[in-house]
Amino acid sequence: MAPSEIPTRQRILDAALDLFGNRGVDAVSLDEIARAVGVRKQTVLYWFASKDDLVEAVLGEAVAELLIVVEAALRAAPPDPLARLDALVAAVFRPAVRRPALLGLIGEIGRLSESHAAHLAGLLEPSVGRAIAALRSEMDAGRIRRADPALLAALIYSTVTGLATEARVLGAVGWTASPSGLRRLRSELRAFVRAALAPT
Amino acid sequence: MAPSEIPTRQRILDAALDLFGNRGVDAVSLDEIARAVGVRKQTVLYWFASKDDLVEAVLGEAVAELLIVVEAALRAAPPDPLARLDALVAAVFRPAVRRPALLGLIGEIGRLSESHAAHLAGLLEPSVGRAIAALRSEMDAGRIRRADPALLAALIYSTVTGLATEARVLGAVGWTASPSGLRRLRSELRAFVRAALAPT
DNA sequence: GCGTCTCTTTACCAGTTGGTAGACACCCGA
DNA sequence: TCGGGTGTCTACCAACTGGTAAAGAGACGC
Repeated sequence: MAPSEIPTRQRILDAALDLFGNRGVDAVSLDEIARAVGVRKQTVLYWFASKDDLVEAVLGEAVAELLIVVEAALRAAPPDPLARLDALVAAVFRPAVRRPALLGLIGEIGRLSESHAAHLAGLLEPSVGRAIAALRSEMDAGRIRRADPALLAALIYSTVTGLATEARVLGAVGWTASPSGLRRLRSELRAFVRAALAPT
Repeated sequence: MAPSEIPTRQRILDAALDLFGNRGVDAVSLDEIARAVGVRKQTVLYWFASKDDLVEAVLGEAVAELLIVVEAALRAAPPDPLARLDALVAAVFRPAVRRPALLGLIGEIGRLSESHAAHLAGLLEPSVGRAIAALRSEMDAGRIRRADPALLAALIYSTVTGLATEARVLGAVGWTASPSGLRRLRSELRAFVRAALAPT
């Protein structure tokens, strides 16, 4: 552990998150993760009893990390619903750019085993429930367009994360990841979501 | 070839599309594809010189299939831009429901090798270019909200396919895949995209 | 000095992977 | 009747997979 101050376990989690998120869980071997950390495969298996355990831990960390960022941004945001939406977009956007693997991994969830998916659903459930309740009350107050609040939440989610993760798609329409490109993308995303929710 | 009228090569492509789309390219072995077709792995390798070749062929077919459906729907749609959008949503939605692997595979593109991604970008380019041009001219005519047409196209894309593919996300908000659930989902998706594009 | 606890290692293993080599069966035109 | 395709097969292979067993290495209190 001497060469670095970060403990091995954490370094394994970090490396695994990047590799899993970028290339998919099944495409990454324990050997590869170990190599990235600078350690032998058996050290990985010392900290995580199996690859499955590692996947679960990585997913839990990724979700927790994202939830913390988002919840903090929402707590700091003004009460106006559209402004809160802007805050949400910005909060998801920052990690998406700085660490694309994080959202990539969230996107992986769909093809994981039932038990992993259920575990994650449990982690997400409180936040999702709160978001849906907030959307519903804003609808009742006439501040956003009336719609099915649960499906609306899913739509916002898929728009924001889908765009943030699929940089390839953006490349296909001539977008580049320069700082100005990022600003442009974020402002378009804001305008899009705002318009989609504005009361009729 | 006797037992079935569909030639082996096509049956391999079909099976591979389903498996790749549902579980990811790296997670599916040639043996598994062969088993699904009812043939030995070496027969797969007879028709496609390598797994990479097979991946390329499957992706090409998936993209072509989707483009045909979408282009046909758009040709049949009325000139009104929002109505055309409805047609687009419906066109993407149908295969997404009937054959979820198809869109799943498209979502896989992001993690493929550069050469595959470039190949697909080439296939998609004409349609994307046309879509962007159409959006721009509708903006000029004041029939949809003014925005960066290329990024707007990417946003629409990520909203529609993201939602259609991530059934797991929908499960997390209490949605179920019943016929009535599907109708509800499609109409919410329509309303969302319509609102996001409506002129201010 | 001695055991013990934590961490990382080397040495294996059985199963699976993508891929090669070559044989076998069948059909069809000469 | 024969020869050459065409398509599928059996038999292999080296490399890699996740995982087990057990042996150090170093720090710590005694």
